Amino acid sequence: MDSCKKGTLHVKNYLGVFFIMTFVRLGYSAISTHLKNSSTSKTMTYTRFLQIKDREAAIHKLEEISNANLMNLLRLLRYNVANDILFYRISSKLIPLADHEDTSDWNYMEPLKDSLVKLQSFLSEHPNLRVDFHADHFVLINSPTKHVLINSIKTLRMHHRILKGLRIAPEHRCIMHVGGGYGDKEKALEQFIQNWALVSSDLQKMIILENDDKTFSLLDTLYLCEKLSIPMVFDYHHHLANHADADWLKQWERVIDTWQFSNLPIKMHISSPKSEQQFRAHADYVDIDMFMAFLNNIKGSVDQIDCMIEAKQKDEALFRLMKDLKNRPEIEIVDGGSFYVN
DNA sequence: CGTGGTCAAGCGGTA
DNA sequence: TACCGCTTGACCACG
Repeated sequence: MDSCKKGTLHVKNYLGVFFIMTFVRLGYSAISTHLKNSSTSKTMTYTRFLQIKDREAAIHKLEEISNANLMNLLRLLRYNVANDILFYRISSKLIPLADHEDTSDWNYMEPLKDSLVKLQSFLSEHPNLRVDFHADHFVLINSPTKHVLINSIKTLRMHHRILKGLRIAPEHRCIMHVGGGYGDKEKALEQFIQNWALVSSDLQKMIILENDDKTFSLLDTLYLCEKLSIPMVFDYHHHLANHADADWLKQWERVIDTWQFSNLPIKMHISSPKSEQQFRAHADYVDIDMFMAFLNNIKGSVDQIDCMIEAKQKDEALFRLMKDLKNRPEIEIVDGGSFYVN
């Protein structure tokens, strides 16, 4: 799918003066608070799996759940398009037990073919839709433990298979964190570089990295991204929670540069702290002042940026943010999910 | 029907 | 070394 090419510069003629504006799209992840019974993460735990005596029946149940998840994914994508939301993070729990050692003989993609064809068809009709994944926090490239690394690669392979199954070019579609600190951050960063060489190049190309809220800061993550040519996703909330130097703007050009070889627009994460006491936890909604402070700093630096909202109230947080943005003089609303910053 | 406990993963902190 | 908390959404047993 040839989607999300970087647009041309959005230049506006205003009283004979040219201003470069930044086009912003908002997105949300996995769940809609409005669309009822639309879970894409229905699951079966391994304990439940073992309780079903007939193994064939248990596998069949897994396939039913996976297909139901994919059909709800289609419903959600339709809902998103109807609401002008063209940026969406797909759940990593679409296929329960896909990577479990006890189901390694199960070809989980085969029974999903019909569902995948329906999704392919919808996605091909909407080439501007940007969808991606966020690997779970136990997917750890820099683990010093062999089986953790092997399981992580296995899980990344599943993400890659799903993207291929959806006929989406897998490049830069899967975000993840650097990993654990293991008591020595510098060593853990070098371990990432060591282990990176063990990851096949098609999986490498799928991955983008995000600064985290406890261990690997903007500077740490940039170090890896520049060294290994990985696009970096800046998480503003994580940066506030974890930094050696608070001044992120100094590094902004470097962040932009990590995307220079990508076909996708630069993206970032936006969320607000739940409270001063629970600073790292995500609030229900995004604080408009915090977001505007960010936008006013970066406007004009890129022609387009996609902002993933990580708020508890999901799509409702997106709608509320769009409503708040309407009152800001520097914002020019385009539709239900995108706007220009002047 | 609502709710607290359980599941799954691995890190991080404490004793 | 051993345990508990953290995180996430789903699901189950209980009342």
